[in-house]
Amino acid sequence: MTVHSAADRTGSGDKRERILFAAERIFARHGFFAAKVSDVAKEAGVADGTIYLYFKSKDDLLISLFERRMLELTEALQTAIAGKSPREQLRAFIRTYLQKCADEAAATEVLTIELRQSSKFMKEYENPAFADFLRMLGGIITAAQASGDLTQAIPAHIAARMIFGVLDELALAWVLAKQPFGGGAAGARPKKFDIVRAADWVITLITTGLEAHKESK
Amino acid sequence: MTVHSAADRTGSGDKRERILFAAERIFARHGFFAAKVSDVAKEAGVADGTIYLYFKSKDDLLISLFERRMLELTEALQTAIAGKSPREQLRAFIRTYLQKCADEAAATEVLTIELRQSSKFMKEYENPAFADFLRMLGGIITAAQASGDLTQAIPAHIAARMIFGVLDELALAWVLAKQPFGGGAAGARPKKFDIVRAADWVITLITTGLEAHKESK
Amino acid sequence: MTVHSAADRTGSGDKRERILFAAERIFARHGFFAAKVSDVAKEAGVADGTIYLYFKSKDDLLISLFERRMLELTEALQTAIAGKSPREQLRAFIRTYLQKCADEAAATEVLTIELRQSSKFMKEYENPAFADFLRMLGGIITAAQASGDLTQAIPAHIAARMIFGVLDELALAWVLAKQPFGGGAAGARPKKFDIVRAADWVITLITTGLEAHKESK
Amino acid sequence: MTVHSAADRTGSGDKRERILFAAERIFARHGFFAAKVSDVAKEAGVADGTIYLYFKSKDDLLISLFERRMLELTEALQTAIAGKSPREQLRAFIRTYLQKCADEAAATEVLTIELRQSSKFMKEYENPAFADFLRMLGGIITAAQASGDLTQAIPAHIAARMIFGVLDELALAWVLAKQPFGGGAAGARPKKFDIVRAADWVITLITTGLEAHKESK
DNA sequence: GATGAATGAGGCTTCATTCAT
DNA sequence: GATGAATGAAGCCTCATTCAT
Repeated sequence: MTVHSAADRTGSGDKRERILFAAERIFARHGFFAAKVSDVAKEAGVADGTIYLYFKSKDDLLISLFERRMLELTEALQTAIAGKSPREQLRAFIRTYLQKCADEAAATEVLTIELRQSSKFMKEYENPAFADFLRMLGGIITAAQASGDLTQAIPAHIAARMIFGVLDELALAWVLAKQPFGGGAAGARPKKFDIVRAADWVITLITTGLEAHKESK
Repeated sequence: MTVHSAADRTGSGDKRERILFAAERIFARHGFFAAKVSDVAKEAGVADGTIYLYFKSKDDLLISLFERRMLELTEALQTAIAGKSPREQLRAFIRTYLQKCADEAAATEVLTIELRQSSKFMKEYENPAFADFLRMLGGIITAAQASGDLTQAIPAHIAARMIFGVLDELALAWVLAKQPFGGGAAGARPKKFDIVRAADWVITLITTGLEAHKESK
Repeated sequence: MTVHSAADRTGSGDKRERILFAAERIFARHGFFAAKVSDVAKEAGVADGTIYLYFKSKDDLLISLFERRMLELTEALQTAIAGKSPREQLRAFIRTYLQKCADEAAATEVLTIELRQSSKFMKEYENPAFADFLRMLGGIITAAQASGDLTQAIPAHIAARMIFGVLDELALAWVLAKQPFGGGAAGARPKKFDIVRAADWVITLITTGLEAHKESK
Repeated sequence: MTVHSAADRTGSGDKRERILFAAERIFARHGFFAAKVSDVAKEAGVADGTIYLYFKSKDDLLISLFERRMLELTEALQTAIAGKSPREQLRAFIRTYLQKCADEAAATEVLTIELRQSSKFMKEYENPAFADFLRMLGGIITAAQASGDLTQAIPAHIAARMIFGVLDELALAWVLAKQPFGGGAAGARPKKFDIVRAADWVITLITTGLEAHKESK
């Protein structure tokens, strides 16, 4: 029977989810190309062939992972910005984004590192979920520019890209947490900085820039 | 080891360079993992085995490429900022970085996309050249903070990361140039924006932020 | 064992038949090795596992198909030759054989093409139904030789083989109907010739040979 | 260097030939589908990957084998019929064909059994070598019909098919040599009949048919 | 009996690397 | 140094078969 009660759905969806998150952990651990499908299967506790009941190919696994996480992220961001002024939306966007990164380290690692793979994923693959994400951020900026809160000196879609760059890079640095930051001796691996607190720094940069404002307020 | 004395540079150094730039083009075209060593050999006009006279492995080829380009970049940046005030150094840094990206599209593509590959390159590989790069940027910011030009609200090494994020993301967007930005019709692929002109936008963001300054000017 | 009593034939015998003929169509369409058991199941309108309630294996499906069709053929041939003289039996045999081929294209395709697969089917599998078939033809020839109608210059079992070769090859040519025969332009695919009419040609070949008989008639 | 002296050519061609004939033996032994590429490699004394330096795929190996043998056969036939009358050409054709089968048992097994595989080889693959073969035989018959030696009651291309059917079936029977012919007890495996001697039987069938000629000569 | 999700063994093929010339 | 034919390890994926429901 292919009829599933609500109870079954967790059972079946469960396996797909289990594979997806197993893949996320394995891809984060070894990198997409070095990861073996059979490792994902082992991590998920299923047979190798089972993966192909739920995903077309190893590539499809990565893309599905990406879309699944982007959807989750987009929903969280939508919720976070609902009913706010453009200014507040921008702050909420930044805070929520970094909070999600902090909550899901493996996902962050896969999204920030693996998905830059050019072939198949950034070039061939159209990546509509990411386009939506950028459009959402661009929309906030456009609204803020229209309301006079943000300068129009920078095109909204470029500004969106720049903000994403800041967030993405911080997420990457946080996830790897082994680059010698200025603070420590060369080669030392500083403790991970508090990425949620970093949200305030991003907001500062985005809104008032780095220039010292001796005279202001 | 792939260390070569100055003497090598005359005859075989030439071949080494040829292989390196052939690899850059091939990696940019197909992506590092999809690229075949034999394709690099064909592009360079040498036999497959010859590559292994100059490089330990395919990985070594990518790392060498990275180090070669980072060295070039660092030198260009050093030259650009020499003898300037911290404020001006920051501007010069941004302009020079984006100018180099514009000059060398294949190199930019490899550096921004391929080098995020976690395994071997961001995790296992220590990446001293990139650390130097960040340290250089961090040093400029620290100096600017010390001179009172920049706010101390953000740790210098974090600020360096954020600025790098902006630059890196713009370089990536420019290199791919196929994401539908908000400005055009859905699905349209806007012409590449002028990345050199984008330097001014980055400088605006970095120095005064996005906030509208109604009273200024 | 796939032996079923008469009782089975009412309900499940139906399903067995449905699977068998679905297999015939699928094997004819894709070839035995390329055909998937699940495709046979889909064509038959049953679940994959159901096939294994009626057949031991995919191989068993092909063998059952073969035996089923050979039995049918043998019965038709027996009926056709009953009560005739050896001479007439030979003609009836040839006509009936080709008529059956024309009636059941998918069966013909499977029998002529797939069953030559050596492993399992012509080597390992004893193939008693085919042996019976040849024995029947050989018996007709032996009788005709004994009655003085046919020459004894050729051993009966060899003659039987040769006649089968003629019939089998015509059936194959008819089923494929895409070999460029001498008659048409090179590369042209002639329409299927009338295989039933071909029976007369076979009878001519078998009885009087190809040699021109200037004095006869 | 890719320059090969005449001596080298045997060295290089040698390996291709070695693989080809190893494949022939392995395919004859296990059947094409059951045969593993690695078994062919082992039989040829090369590494698995080496096969792919000379052949595109496992399928290509079978097709190459087929074309190689058909070319050889066609050349032998051309030589055998050169300068003869149509009547004699037909006899020479039959004798040469069966002689070649006797000389190369493995080749005969692969050609008669494996090549009937529908998918890829009789349906998708155009099979020009076989078409040439049939055209050659058809040409002989047409000439013999024109000279009045053979009856025109049967279209030449159909007659060619029928003769090929006789030859092919005898070759198959000889190669398998396990079908219980009428002569022995059921299940017994008679010694292989002399296939070269069978040529006379074929000639008898083809020219004068099976009918007893009491009054003739 | 019927189902079809799950299994997992196994093979074709690729490609980084080697080494005899 | 340069070559490129040869190597062979390794992985993605398929699909016949099983078995819990």
